[in-house]
Amino acid sequence: MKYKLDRSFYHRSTLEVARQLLGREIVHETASGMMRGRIVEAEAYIGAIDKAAHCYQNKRTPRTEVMFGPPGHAYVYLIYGMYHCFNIVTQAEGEAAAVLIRAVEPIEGMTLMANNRYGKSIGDLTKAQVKNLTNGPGKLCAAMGIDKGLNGADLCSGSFYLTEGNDEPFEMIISKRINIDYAEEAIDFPWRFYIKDNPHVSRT
DNA sequence: GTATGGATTGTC
DNA sequence: ACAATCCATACT
Repeated sequence: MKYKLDRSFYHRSTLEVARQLLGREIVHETASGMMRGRIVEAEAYIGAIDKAAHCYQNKRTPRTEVMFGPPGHAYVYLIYGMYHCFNIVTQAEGEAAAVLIRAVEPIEGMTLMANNRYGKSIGDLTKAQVKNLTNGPGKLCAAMGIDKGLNGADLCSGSFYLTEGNDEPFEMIISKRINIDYAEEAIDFPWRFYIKDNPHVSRT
């Protein structure tokens, strides 16, 4: 068994947590089975200074409330009325910030993921469908059964959590974040991190 | 109550 | 290039 990441892992600067999350695994144990995905892409959002963040200027609303709470909890929201995005709350309680998980590499439970995404077993997927299984924030949520029911969930206990990764080495790429055209100067913040040459990254 | 638009995805 | 789709938020 891999070691479950504890509260102290998340209780650090958001940029540090975002970098450290690469290569770690998201685990979701459901009634239908277990799914595991290796994080290959993540973005930092820091309310105090970041116009791209929902909690910019520490804007406290029912939706952003969980980001003001203690680190190591899930922030899950609905985007475009159709897709969910999974974030991990970071930093101390009272400091609104989170890391958006943008892509994972399927490790375990691919059949379940295929069923969640396409209603088909893994062997019946086209090559394109296999490639698109978890290579985006909305896609990985659909595949791994992550929805608003998990908003606020404590990732340090229960059946939805993160673990250490394997020893596979990788090179990290840093870039601007995706789809935040409205965020003015924050558009250029280099707060996106992904694993170089990994085929499950959303885009390069 | 009404209006606006999005940390996306799939299709055209 | 654009529609889908609905909730959170801001404003009246």
